[in-house]
Amino acid sequence: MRLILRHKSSRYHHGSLAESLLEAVEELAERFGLEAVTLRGCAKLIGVAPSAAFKHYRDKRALFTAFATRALNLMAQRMIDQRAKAEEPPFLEVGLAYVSFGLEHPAMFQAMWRSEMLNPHDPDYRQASQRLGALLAGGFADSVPDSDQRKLSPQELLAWSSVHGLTGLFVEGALGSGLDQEGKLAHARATLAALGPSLASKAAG
Amino acid sequence: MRLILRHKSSRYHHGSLAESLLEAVEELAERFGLEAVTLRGCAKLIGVAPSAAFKHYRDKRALFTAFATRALNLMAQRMIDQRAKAEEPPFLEVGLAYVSFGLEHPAMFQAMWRSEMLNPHDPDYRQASQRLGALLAGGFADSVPDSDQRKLSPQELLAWSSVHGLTGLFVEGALGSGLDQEGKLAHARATLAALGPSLASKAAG
DNA sequence: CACCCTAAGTGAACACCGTTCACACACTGT
DNA sequence: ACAGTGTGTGAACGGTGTTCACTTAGGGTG
Repeated sequence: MRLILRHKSSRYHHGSLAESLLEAVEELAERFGLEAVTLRGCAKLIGVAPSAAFKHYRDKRALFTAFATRALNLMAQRMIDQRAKAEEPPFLEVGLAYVSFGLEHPAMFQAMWRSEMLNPHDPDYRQASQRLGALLAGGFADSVPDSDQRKLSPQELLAWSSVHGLTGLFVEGALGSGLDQEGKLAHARATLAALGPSLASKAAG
Repeated sequence: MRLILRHKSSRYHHGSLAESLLEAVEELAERFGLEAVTLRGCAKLIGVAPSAAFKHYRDKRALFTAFATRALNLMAQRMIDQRAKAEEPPFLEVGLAYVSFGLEHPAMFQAMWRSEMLNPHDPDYRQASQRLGALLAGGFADSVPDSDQRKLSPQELLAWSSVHGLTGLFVEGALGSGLDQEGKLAHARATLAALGPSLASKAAG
């Protein structure tokens, strides 16, 4: 990844610090783990004073919330793209996209849900996280209105829970610590396929 | 919770610092969130110098690993107890115990899986976390040998994933932020009940 | 073009954090 | 009585998030 270092040559003003900080968070999180990401570290990576960050984000939490929101949207986009291919049933396709994104970007996946480091009331964040649930709910992303989460049926909730839990167990290292990524994906496919019988009878909740 | 403060009156030696530190972690985590738990804070709560902690735990990570292990075992015990009541199908009973433990002790639940703050190679921790998966696998806790996790069938994996994911979504605040605990449990019951069809055909994986 | 206003940077300072180290104390066994 | 060992202390280190007074660059207005 290329980090935006400075606007032009070595000027006083950076030009796009807010964006650069997000990239720095991603870079450091993927390389050293989410817990190791530091405001000062991000600033140093970009080549800027630590205090500069506070001109763009109220505090570390705000920066992390923005990062999590970006991660959620990235994942959602990936799920939409994958559904378009539609080589398998929509739910399986979308669910596997969810899992494989988590496997490829574990730090991002952790950041999305690390509520203690986030501002869960942030409207952008809320909307992004709920959209993810909606995407999994039926594979009808475009036709889903901005529905309250309470309207998810038991089957839809089950689908989200399964995919989310499976990804979490992988990312947290509780599962498949001896498997490579392909092995984990194969496991995921088998596991989610087993959900079929439960999703078949899909009366509204 | 009563914290063990000192051995007798105000002696130099504490007597059971290792245990007291675990209790302090629990106290602070449940009150202010896991992220706010600090070695110095624990020490101060007990009334001891910060450096004293290092005589019992190699570092903060070791303390957190011990705390997570204790949480895992507490949860496992609760699942076993709940299964003994057996008013519902074993899986539902055990799964609901998993969820409700997470709802009652969110900080503990987060600590169990916060791999970056844990030592995942710790044998006690590994054993405890795998036992949890085995407990959910079929509701036959006593007859489950110390099986490798790779031997979990797709249905068993699905069961663990669903319960784990549902609990995570609640604890992380992505789900049911407007519901009280009973409401969440009702949702959980409905969701896990929907798993029935998938678990019925339980050929070995 | 000269001016000022403001957004966006700096650097020093603060309190707190995990961790280390030399040291002090008190119990234990001989 | 006394050494030895396990368990506590207190000061110190570098790193962290955050604040604050300050400087600077650049755009809009006269």
